[in-house]
Amino acid sequence: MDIQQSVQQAIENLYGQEIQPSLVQLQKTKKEFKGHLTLVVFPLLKISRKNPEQTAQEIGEYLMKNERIISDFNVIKGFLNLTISSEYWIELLNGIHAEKLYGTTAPQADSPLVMIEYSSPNTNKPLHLGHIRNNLLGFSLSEILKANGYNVVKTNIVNDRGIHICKSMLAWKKWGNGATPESTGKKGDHLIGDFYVLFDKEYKKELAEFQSGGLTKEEAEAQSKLMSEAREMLRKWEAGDKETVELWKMMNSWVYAGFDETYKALGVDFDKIYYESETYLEGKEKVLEGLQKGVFYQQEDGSVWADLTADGLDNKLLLRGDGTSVYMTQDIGTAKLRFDDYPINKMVYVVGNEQNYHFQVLSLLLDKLGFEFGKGLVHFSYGMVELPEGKMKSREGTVVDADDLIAEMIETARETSAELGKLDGCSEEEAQKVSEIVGLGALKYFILKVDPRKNMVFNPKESIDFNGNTGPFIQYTYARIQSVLRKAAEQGIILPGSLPLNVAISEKEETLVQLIAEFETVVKEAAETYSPAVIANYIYDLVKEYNQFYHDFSILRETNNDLRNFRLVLSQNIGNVIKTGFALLGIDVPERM
RNA sequence: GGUCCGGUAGCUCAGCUGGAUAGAGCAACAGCCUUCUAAGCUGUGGGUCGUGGGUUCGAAUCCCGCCCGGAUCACCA
Repeated sequence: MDIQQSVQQAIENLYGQEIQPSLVQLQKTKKEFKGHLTLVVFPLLKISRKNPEQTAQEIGEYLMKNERIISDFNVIKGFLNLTISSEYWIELLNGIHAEKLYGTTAPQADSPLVMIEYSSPNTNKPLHLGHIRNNLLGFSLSEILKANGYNVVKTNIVNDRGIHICKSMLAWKKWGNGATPESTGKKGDHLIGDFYVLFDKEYKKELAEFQSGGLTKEEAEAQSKLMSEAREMLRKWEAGDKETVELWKMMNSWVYAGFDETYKALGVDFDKIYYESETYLEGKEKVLEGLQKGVFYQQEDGSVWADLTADGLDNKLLLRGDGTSVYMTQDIGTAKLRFDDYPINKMVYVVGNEQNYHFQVLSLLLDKLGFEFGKGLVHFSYGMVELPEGKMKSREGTVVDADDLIAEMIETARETSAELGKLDGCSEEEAQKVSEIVGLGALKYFILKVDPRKNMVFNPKESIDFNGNTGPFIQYTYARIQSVLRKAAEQGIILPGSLPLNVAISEKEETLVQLIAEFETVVKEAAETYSPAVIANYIYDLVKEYNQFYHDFSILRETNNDLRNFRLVLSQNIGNVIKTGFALLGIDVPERM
């Protein structure tokens, strides 16, 4: 039964006229007042033609008399606090307990298809903290949309071509002595990253030599031998030179093996991976097509441009004078291939907010080229991750490496757990598993609980402090609930499928049922706002509320069987909501810790 | 300079489709382990919600100006 509708109906009956649903403003009662729901009566004053207190009083009395589910009310200023009967809450819990959907809807064959692009790494260096935020957001968003009944295709566009790759290749060729991941014991992506750094180091050395010889920085750059070798390599690659392509393939395969390890550790995956080396030519074709149709224009040097001044933007280059592609061209090509492959209804790009302009332009260009989805594409834009000591800068070596961070989180989780004696009696295997779940839970939750749009500060120290609003705190609560349920089962207690309605439950317990019921709304909101943070913060609220009561519950020592069963069912469902919610965030939950 | 985003407690963040005395955590201080897991719970102190106007019965929330911070405006990706 819908309380909102009941109250509206009651008000209409009371005053003998129809009213807009927006006038019935029901919200959760604030903690410090008695009641579950509060009706804000200010909007109704015009209809009642009385002052706020009188109006609230009158509506309250009418509801008490005519609505079975309202068991009490009180009036404070213009606020009518309604207490809903215990039977209603027990009935509600029974419904949730029987359905076990927790706000989720399974996708159907004919549900809309959403494609989500996330991660999008370069193949010349390992993943870092910024990628972690990207990956976690992208994966979580996918899970949230799935839970709302969409068909989701997770995709990754790998930037596997360009001058940056050639730098690593060149350095490997010059100074690598045939090093491989096997021979060095390094992860493939780290090995390649090291060569990229080595190139940069040697390049700078070269520049410094030129500059000390009296050249300006620009002149030195123009004369760099290393850079021109790298460019030559790119030309060879584009021309399909066999040796260069073989080297490229080999080194990329090392990087992919390294990325796969990181993705696996993070618990993210993809349904379909695209490579820019396979899409950039498609984009060129599409742009030339647009040129023929007169959507774009060409300058004397042969370069192709889009005029976006009518849309309040600038002119945008799409093909260089020599006919080669730029970033935008590749994204057009990738989009084309994707829509050839899938009947996509909506495209979501999880990309940092430094590319807001790029996606604004991409949306317009795709639209001009006749892609239906162009206008409606979503750039899921997120802010930078900074460190307490300032921005991450690769030059200053302040980049937080993803693999290092993950390893550090797991290690710290293990140390803390061991210190607290939580691992006593665990096998090595169990200890490792718990450490992984907790360490990664800490990292994921810390990042996902923040509004994606905001720049955030990642404090490694704080994130591995397992107190407060953290993943481990929530996981711990879940583990305790499982422990209670285990012990109940050991005592031979079998949970009923449905609870009797006449159990005398406390106000706190009613509040918890109310919170569980709210989860459904939260899951929808998370999908609408594209924000996992909504779910994270909700779960924390729920867990905090539950924890406060946990100490008073004495669930297993309760002598009234009906009340004990109610508390067990309540706990079990809260556990399930935590598990479901964390699954939407891509976070695992331990059975014991 | 144009455009976009942000500014809430010492720190990290919620709250933003307008509603009651602005909430958590961390840090500080004071309590609670014969108890279903103390990675917990309870309490105390801590705020010109960047700023000035406007709309409204009511503004952290909506509108306008300004200040501060970030991003972007490349024949880089």
